[in-house]
Amino acid sequence: MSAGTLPSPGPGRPRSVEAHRAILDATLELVAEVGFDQLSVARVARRSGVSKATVYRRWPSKLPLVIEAFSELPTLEAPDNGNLVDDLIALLRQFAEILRDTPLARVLPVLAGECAHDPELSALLAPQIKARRAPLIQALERAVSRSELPPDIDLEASVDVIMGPLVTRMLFTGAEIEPDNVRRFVEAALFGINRLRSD
Amino acid sequence: MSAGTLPSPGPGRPRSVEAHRAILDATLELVAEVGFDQLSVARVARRSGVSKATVYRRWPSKLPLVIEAFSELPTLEAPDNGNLVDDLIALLRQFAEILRDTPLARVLPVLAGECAHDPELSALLAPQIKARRAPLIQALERAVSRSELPPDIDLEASVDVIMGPLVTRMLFTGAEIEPDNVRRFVEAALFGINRLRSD
Amino acid sequence: MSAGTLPSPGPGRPRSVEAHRAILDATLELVAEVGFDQLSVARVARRSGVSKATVYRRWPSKLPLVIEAFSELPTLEAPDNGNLVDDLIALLRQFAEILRDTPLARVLPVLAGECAHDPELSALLAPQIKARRAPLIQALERAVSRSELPPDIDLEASVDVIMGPLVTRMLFTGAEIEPDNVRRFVEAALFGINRLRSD
Amino acid sequence: MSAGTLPSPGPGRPRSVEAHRAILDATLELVAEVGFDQLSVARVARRSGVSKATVYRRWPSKLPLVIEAFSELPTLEAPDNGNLVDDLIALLRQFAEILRDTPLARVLPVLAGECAHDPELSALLAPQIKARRAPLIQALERAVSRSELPPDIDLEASVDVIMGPLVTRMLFTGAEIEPDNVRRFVEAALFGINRLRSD
DNA sequence: CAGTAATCGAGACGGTACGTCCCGTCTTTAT
DNA sequence: ATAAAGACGGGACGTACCGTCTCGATTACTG
Repeated sequence: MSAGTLPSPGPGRPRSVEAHRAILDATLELVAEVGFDQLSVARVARRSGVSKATVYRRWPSKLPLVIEAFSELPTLEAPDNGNLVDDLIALLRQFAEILRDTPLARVLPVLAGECAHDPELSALLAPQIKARRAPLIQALERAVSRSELPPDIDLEASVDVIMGPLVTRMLFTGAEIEPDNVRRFVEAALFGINRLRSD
Repeated sequence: MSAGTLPSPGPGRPRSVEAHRAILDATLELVAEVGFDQLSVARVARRSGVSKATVYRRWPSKLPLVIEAFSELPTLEAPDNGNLVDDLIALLRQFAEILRDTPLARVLPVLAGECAHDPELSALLAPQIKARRAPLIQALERAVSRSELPPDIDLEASVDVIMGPLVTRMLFTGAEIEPDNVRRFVEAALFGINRLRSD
Repeated sequence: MSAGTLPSPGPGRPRSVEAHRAILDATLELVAEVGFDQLSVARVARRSGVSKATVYRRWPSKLPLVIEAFSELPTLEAPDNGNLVDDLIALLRQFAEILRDTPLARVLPVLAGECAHDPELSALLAPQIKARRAPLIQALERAVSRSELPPDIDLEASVDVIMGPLVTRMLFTGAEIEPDNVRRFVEAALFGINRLRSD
Repeated sequence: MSAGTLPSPGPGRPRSVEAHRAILDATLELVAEVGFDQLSVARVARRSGVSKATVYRRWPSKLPLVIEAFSELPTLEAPDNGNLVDDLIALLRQFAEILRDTPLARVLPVLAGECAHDPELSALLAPQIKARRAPLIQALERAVSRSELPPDIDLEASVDVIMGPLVTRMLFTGAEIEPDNVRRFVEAALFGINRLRSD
């Protein structure tokens, strides 16, 4: 499926699985540390303790490498608590945990910024971004089917309203987002900022 | 005030004013087109039709150059319509217009992404970002003083709730934001996504 | 004797004889075509249709491989016609034929040029070069014993006088040397260039 | 005239004359030390203490660089002593001195060996080799006009007979050639190896 | 007649060097 | 003093090989 997949065992020395992992890990680290432009296959090789040829044997350039490394970051798992509030809280809690436990919080701004002027990256990343939003869309759709939300609601815009505040906070203020403190953002999205009291 | 200020007229040939403008314009163009990393003083000079020395005579590196160019992008002007809804609509309309009419829509993601791993840029850009949010904070404070909002509201989080959806949309979907269509996002922020009907 | 000798038949798969020949032939071809530096064991393997391991199993590096390949080129056979002129003509005719029929004409300049800055190659090649001159030395010695030449003649210098013109021609002008046309060079060496009429 | 010529003084910083010299000197040294293949622009730059760009700004590749460096080695100056023997002795003495005082003795075998499999180098070097033989041709022509040599003599072959022994000696035995000891080779060429007594 | 052991092809691996490109600095002449 | 032009040292990158290595498959002797 992915570009760097280990091939079926044919003749010759098999590809190193350790190298594979080390390369993907180093890629993610470097995207977070130095950005997409400063990233290069040579640098990935250096960081991962692998020769350049070993990287190029698997990925033709840094672009598919970054795409694959990004795709291995954990995604949201769709919950089903029977009501929208709890579903959204569960999803945003997962999201906050991922931001806390993986490099995603620093990788995402970098890639978003790069997408603004790199159509090729943009084209490859868009489906992944869409896939990562899917669990939220599904939760909203279930809410509609349960009549918690009106049927003509704009689902995409709703996702923006739910995720936007957290994403913006991550982007510009670099502030930590407490997994235990996402309820207020869910309530703000569902009922408006009147509910948004200081904590 | 700014780094590239023209000096007082002394002996010798005076500095070219056209060059000054051309440099700042080229800088903004290049940030939008190729990003911050690919930007370089040499490239700015090439694009603006000026020699490298002419740029270096005014700015010691690309960093203050970018900062100054960014600072010249238009900011939000604080309105006062006497009620929060209209203030927010006016502000978001301005924001949408700026996104439409200036390179900001592409410059902002680039710089935000760069800030994620460039503390120096981050330190210089943070005050500007804060200043750009100030009109929103003020509008909210006026709403509190008018008792439109409870006094213990989290102002910063509120700004995130208001701006976040639009910013996210700009960042990830690259979707155009219609200046005439910001009302629904204001209402969604104030009263929740139940109000967020498809248009 | 040689480095690549086939081992005594023991257990296991025996070494391929065809591979052996193909490797030596390819080596000589490549020395002639691309020179000594551009030559590599990998390249020899590629050209001879053999895996690299098969070459390395027989020769530890390209150096002994080249030496052995060179040693298999035909050498001069000492004639004895009873007089110096006919002996030299026979020898030079052989030489011209070898130049015409084998890659020697292109291999020799390459190796000579390499010897100028490669002491290791030089040390291994010098005995072979000396051996190839031996028949000429012997012919001259017989001429001395027959009183065709004075006893205090400088044998080595004489060989240079005899071979030098042909070698120089081979090296710099790349001109073909006609086996039927060596008599004039023998006469020129023996009696001086007064005898060297245009043909 | 040559590829690396310093350009006419226009705008901009002028090219460094020291760098020019250092590059050509380093080129000649390296040809003598490591050969033509191991030579590279990068290596020349390293040896001459100059950046690679500085070399590439003047010569597009190592080939014209080597050609120009070679062309600056001293050439034979045509004497005119009124008789062939003294002319040839003077020429060969010059040749021996050049071999002793310059890197030519090691450069020439390298380039000759390379020419055997590099048509491009061969094409560029042939005219220079021809030019270096010209003084000998002229001396022979004068001898013909003075009736010292028959009119139908083969001039090119004569040059080979005269130079060949020395060149061969230089190539294969690496032996030093004493400038004071060239007379015997001249006599051997003119009157045959009977005159070639040990010294 | 199996079993063992060396050979063979294929190809992954770390390493090295190259030519290209571009940068920021420096040095010139011309306004 | 400023401006344009361009040479300079330096550094990083992607490419291309090399020699070594690890595999599975093949092939002959040997127990």
